[in-house]
Amino acid sequence: MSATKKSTLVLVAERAGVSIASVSRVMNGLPASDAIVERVQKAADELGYVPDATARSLKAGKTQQIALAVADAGNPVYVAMMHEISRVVTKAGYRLILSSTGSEPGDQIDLLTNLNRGFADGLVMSPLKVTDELVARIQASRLPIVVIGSLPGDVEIDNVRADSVRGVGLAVEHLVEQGRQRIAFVNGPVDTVPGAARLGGYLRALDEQGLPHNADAQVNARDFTYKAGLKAVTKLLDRSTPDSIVCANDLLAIAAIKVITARGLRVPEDIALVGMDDTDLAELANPSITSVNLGSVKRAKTAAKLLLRRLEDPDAPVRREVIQPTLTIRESTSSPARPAVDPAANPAARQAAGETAPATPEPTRNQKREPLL
Amino acid sequence: MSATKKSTLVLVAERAGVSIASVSRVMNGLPASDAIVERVQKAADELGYVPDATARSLKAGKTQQIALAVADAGNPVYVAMMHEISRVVTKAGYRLILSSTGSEPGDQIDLLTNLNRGFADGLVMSPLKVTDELVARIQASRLPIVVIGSLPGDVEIDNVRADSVRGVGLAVEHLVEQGRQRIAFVNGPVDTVPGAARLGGYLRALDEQGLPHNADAQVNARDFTYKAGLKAVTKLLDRSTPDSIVCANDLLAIAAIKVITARGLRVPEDIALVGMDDTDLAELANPSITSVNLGSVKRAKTAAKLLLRRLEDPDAPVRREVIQPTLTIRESTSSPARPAVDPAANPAARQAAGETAPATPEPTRNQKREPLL
DNA sequence: GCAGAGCGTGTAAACGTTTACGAGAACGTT
DNA sequence: AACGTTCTCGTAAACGTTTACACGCTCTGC
Repeated sequence: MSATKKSTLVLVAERAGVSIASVSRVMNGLPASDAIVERVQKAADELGYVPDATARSLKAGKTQQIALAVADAGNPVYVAMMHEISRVVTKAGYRLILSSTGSEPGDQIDLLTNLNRGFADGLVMSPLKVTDELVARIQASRLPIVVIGSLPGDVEIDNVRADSVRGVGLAVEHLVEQGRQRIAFVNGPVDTVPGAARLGGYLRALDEQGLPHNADAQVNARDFTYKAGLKAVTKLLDRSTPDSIVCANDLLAIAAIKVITARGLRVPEDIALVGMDDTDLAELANPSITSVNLGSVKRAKTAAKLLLRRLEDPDAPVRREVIQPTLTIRESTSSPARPAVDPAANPAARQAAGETAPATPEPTRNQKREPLL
Repeated sequence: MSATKKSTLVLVAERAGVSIASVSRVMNGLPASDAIVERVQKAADELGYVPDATARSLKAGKTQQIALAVADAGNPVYVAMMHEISRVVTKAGYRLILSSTGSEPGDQIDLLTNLNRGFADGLVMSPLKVTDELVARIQASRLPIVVIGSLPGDVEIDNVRADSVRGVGLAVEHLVEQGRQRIAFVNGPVDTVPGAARLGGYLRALDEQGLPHNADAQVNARDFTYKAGLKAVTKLLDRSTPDSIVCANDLLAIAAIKVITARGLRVPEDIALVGMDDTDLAELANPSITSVNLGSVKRAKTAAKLLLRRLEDPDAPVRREVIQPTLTIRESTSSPARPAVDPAANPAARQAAGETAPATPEPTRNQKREPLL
């Protein structure tokens, strides 16, 4: 630890024989005579001077930092979103602060008061549960906040969400096209935003396909994890015999594969499987999992850009974006004969966007309409 | 965006009719008369005052922020480490800044100069490749840095590493105990720190077990990813017929499962499989993967604690820790009859620590000895 | 030769805290 | 009643920048 003493503007100014203002100007590329520039450069180099970020922040009133709050940090979909946000904000010259909060709204509210300390210029958050108080606190925040995920009603908060209802619709339609009729649903907790939305989508899709609701074919895992998925799928198969399952995320789908194969059944021959989120896991699983791509990366990118936009224009109109889902078809719903695995080209994995017949009365293309749930 | 104007010490002081020093004292719980405390509390509450983090940082010379630099952000093992570090430093009152750098030493060096701007109080980094210049820059840094991963020779840098050599040894020993003789090795790039160490461990383990080296049984993936793994394993199986494979991480092992089953072979009956890192993926895979636990979470935790320790005592002696590996045995090396999957208790997954007969001449318990590679 | 413009540079204030210091009040001791 | 001690509180300086302002110089144009 050869701690070379920290050098400041003053030290550089003394060594160069100029004022601190001149040093500052040179460091920031503001106009200065060649003679001064040269002397300051030299002195700064010799001292290894780099301007202090904290002092700069205090003066400027900007930290060049953005905070990211995710509730369920174990879920790969949030990891992917985090990376994307990191990419976008880094490119714009911001640092990313990771604030993994608990899943309860209280934790997020704590974070919001903390935010007022001004350690970041803005916040991207993806709350699992949304309460009125949380919404109120977000609106009352002095700093710009972008929310990933659905918000109730018409609150004026920059926000970008997935169309989960349509997403589950894509999954069910696809299964029906494959000739499946007894379509079960493994959900996470329904008191979460995604849980509620996905349940709504499932019921609506059944209606649209003219399929009956069957309480035995629905089960809610305690949370969106693999472990909870094992329990839930076991329970499901103990009480019903579906020919296919839609899982509310890829972790649950992987758990389903595990339970199904352990019972000597085959995927997709005996039970076809669709996951959601289209994370890396869906590709890695064996068999690979057909998954609803809810545009997580795109949502993350959009959210980051919305925040950057608001940072440079605080008075911009509130934007509320909806990202349309697509379906990535893989082995878990493909024809019985599994294709040989060739790393160069996996013919089973392709993007099937809104190609399937639209089942909703109104087209889902209008990104500006109100949240469906 | 109901931007309540930002309130400062001065405003609170005016409203309370006291000096700013008194406000500061009350906010920090320093001794003050009851009357003053009450008036300040009231004024602060009414104004919704929270002290500004930036100003505080400038005055204190501490940001209460710690930076984390990981090269390979896609690898689940780094995600797990990140979460652990986040946990530890958050509990200690620090915020975590995520700096995903590229894998090249140049990127990390950029980060180091940036660090000198003082946006964080310290850094935890896990470089994939280590050059002399990088080491020099780390040593010259004004801020404390803890390195996760092996460093050359005896450089005086706080550091915590895994004993990869022993780790691969555990894997090979286990396979031999299961009666496997033709043990192949799927590695990542050997010009990386972990790649080099794991190759060394493999060769050494073969020697210790009296098994022949066989160039056809070794293959290096282009990087430590699933995709590269598919290619590498395909190549391996095209030119040799191992009865077991050690994979340098879990992603490569999952790729191996895919390729093996696609060829109509079974895991573990035809080819047994051992992964490394013991990430969630090993548990999720089907069959689940026996994996060498290189103590990633413990390494992360130790690194974070080392940094916190140095932050409070800059003159503490340099510490260089080695975390001992363990082996988590799962289905991919278990007896042919796969156990039924019961979420409540998975009998195949258990921790097998150093229980296997030690094969190294010297016991591996001494954590202070020089790096093996 | 001088007013005005234009440029380069320095002085000093400001960002919002923390804290050393000193002034005064309150209290106890002789 | 005088003195020392302790306690409370306010004044002001400091952290390392950026930048408004003013000053002095050179240059142009009459």
